[in-house]
Amino acid sequence: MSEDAAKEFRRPPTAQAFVLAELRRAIIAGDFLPGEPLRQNTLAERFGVSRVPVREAFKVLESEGQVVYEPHRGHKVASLSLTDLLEVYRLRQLLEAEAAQAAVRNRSDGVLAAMRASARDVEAASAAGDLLKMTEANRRFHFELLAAAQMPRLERIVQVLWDATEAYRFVYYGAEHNRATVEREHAGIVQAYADGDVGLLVALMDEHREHAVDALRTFLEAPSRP
Amino acid sequence: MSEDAAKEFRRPPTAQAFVLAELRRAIIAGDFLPGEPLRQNTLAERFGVSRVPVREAFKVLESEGQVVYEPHRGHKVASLSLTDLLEVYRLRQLLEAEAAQAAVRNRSDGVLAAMRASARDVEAASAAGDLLKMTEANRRFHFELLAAAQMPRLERIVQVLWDATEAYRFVYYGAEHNRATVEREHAGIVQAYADGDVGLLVALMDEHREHAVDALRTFLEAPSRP
DNA sequence: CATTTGGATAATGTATCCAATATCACCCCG
DNA sequence: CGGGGTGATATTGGATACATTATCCAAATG
Repeated sequence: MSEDAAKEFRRPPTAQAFVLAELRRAIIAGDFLPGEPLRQNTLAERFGVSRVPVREAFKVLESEGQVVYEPHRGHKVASLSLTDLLEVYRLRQLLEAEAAQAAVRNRSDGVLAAMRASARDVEAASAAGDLLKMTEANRRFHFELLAAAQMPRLERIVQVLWDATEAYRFVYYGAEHNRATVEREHAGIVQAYADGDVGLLVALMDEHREHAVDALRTFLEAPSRP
Repeated sequence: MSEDAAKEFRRPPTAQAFVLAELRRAIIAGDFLPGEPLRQNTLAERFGVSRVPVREAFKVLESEGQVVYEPHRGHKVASLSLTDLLEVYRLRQLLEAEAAQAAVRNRSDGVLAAMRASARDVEAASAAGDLLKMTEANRRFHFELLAAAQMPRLERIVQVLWDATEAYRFVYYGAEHNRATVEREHAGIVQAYADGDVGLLVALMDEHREHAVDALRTFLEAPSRP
């Protein structure tokens, strides 16, 4: 018998986990407009569950800042102002610099290989014009490094910050020359990590982030945006 | 039908907010041992509510890292290892340095007065031997400065990190000479803020934190502790 | 004797029902 | 014509009932 197939017994995920994952995906994909109220009944029907798991998923998203909540008035999707975006990226700068140092301290070939593989996935998805896959691979790329830092709280915080702006990554990747920039910068980051050059690594990551912020700044400063 | 818990039942707008606040207080006060399972039924009875608001409060605490969760196995109180404690304080160091700089940039007399008032409250509670009030006033003191930074996400992150170690603050304050150290250091921090000396302010805050870590390190390194 | 298997028990997960609150259209009154 | 109450309705909050899953122990099996 093929034992590893049987060993990987996969239990059906709970409904709340399913709803949570779907809500995350929907928010990231922009299915809801910022500020749009999230009705428990509507979403429960849409997912084929009762309102209870929906409410519990709301609580998680609320404490992550993805949705805002007022008692007896319900939840609505949070909207990011330019100020919010700048704060998120500033915090990421601080935390990812720390993570980069720790990651270089416990540098491993496994992490390096995983980063290279994810970087290739980004390029492939970019070439194929699949922005969703590109954001996924891009996330994997960056969190390989963050996980290598072995600082679980830091990793979790950056995850939440990351998710808060995931919707804007589609915008950034929409332009071909932005995608080219991303791919080029990833290569530099991989090389700096391989060389164990912490100073360069942090500098390149800062630059990488700064390019995204600059592009999004003009987008968010455009009129008729919340 | 909980005794005094039921008395204040309707003070917060919703039961879940009440349960959440009570659970926070109980965890901080050490009513539960680390790793102890939190039974929904037990707590629902204790607070005089049904299991629904209890579960929603669990979801919030879970995403803050105060409790850990496994599907169909329930929630239990998270326990901090020494490594965890060091990570929390390292992250606070990074984030609070950033907050101090921003707070000095928008320095205001109102914040200064509030910090002085909270510092006095700390001293009064310390003199009275009321450790609970002392931790409350201490928290106010530090978050006056953090709020002045006008970075809501940073403030929220530090709040979560702060809460994760609140239980140990009782331990630290247990020794009289630690309390004296805290009061002295608060005075220095206030002065540095009043002078607008960012470098000194950050240095003093680092030192303040480091003293707590040193004291707790020996406590956590003692055998027979998780 | 170690292992496992079956079921009893207790806990969690979900659905449904009821209560409390906000929203809003409408009417009354100034 | 405008402002403020007032009830109908929709939505959220909470309680209860039911379903699913884990845990534990005892008996059967080798």
